[in-house]
Amino acid sequence: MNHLHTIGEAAADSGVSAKMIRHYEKIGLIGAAERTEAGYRLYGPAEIHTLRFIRRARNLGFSVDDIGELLGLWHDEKRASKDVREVADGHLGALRAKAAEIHSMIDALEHLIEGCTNDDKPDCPILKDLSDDANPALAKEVGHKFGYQRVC
Amino acid sequence: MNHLHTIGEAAADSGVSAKMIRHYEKIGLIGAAERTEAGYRLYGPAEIHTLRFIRRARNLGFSVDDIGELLGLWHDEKRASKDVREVADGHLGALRAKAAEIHSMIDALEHLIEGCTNDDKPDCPILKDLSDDANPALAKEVGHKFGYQRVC
DNA sequence: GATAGGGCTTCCCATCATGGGAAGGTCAAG
DNA sequence: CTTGACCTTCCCATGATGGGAAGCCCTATC
Repeated sequence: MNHLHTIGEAAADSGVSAKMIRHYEKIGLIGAAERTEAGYRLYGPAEIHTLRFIRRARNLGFSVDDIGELLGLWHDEKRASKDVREVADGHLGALRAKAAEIHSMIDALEHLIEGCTNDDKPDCPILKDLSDDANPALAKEVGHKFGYQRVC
Repeated sequence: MNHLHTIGEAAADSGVSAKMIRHYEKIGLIGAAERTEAGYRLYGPAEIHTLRFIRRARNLGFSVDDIGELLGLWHDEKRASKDVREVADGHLGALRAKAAEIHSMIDALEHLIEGCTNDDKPDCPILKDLSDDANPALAKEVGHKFGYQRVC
């Protein structure tokens, strides 16, 4: 009666892979699914709606931790919009920082590439600069710390 | 006579952590270091120069695989600069793709945040859009695939 | 009714670069 | 001779995701 779906159907309907659905359940991002007698997971419309929410948030680059917070706020009738805003702002700041980092790499790399003759001769400013201990352009701390895949 | 350094000194001199120096040796990015009778690794100027090369390339976001290629070319007197250029261009393309991806996330997120009143009321367009199955803006495939930490 | 196949289950492993920490050996200074 | 700083190796964690194996379940076909 109440259209329940297997994990494969839920995956197809939500855009979240079956593998990730199980993973999200294991880490507690979503609750344990109902099961058939044989142990198959079952998903109703509400669960699939949640999975879609998760996929969209992931598309925006939110970490699973952030998404946990967003889901909590989503289900909280008494939430304050500023709490949602705070999560979003935090992530936006991280995205901007990462963009800045990548652009500084792009700029430096473009600069290196510029002088390369791109032929059969061995002389190459790219290698020269990479091996130049006195080169200040590449000495700066680019701080490749944060991010992992949260941003991808 | 020939100023050999322990791994800690090599780390301080090159900016590559001792942990990562051992790791690079294990995966074959650099050769096995000379050892004292007690088993301590020893590094001379040439090795430290290589470590600095590696650190600079990592600062530009090159993957360890790419750096392996660059090191090979660096030590190859008969290299063609176009081979170096190819590695650099490939990485530059990846950086640009990632920048584009992040900017599309930033744009979408800024758009969501825009309408948020940022107060104590529960109404929030961020959650509304994330939960809206019909929202096309967040449905697009953002392809968060490539990258891992290579770019960070 | 038996069998083939596709989907489901759990469990382990890999990615990629990096660090934390434990258990134990070495060395120089006090 | 002890202390503390350094070195060694080995294992584990991160973060999101997927691959693959071994085995169970269900349905359709012969």
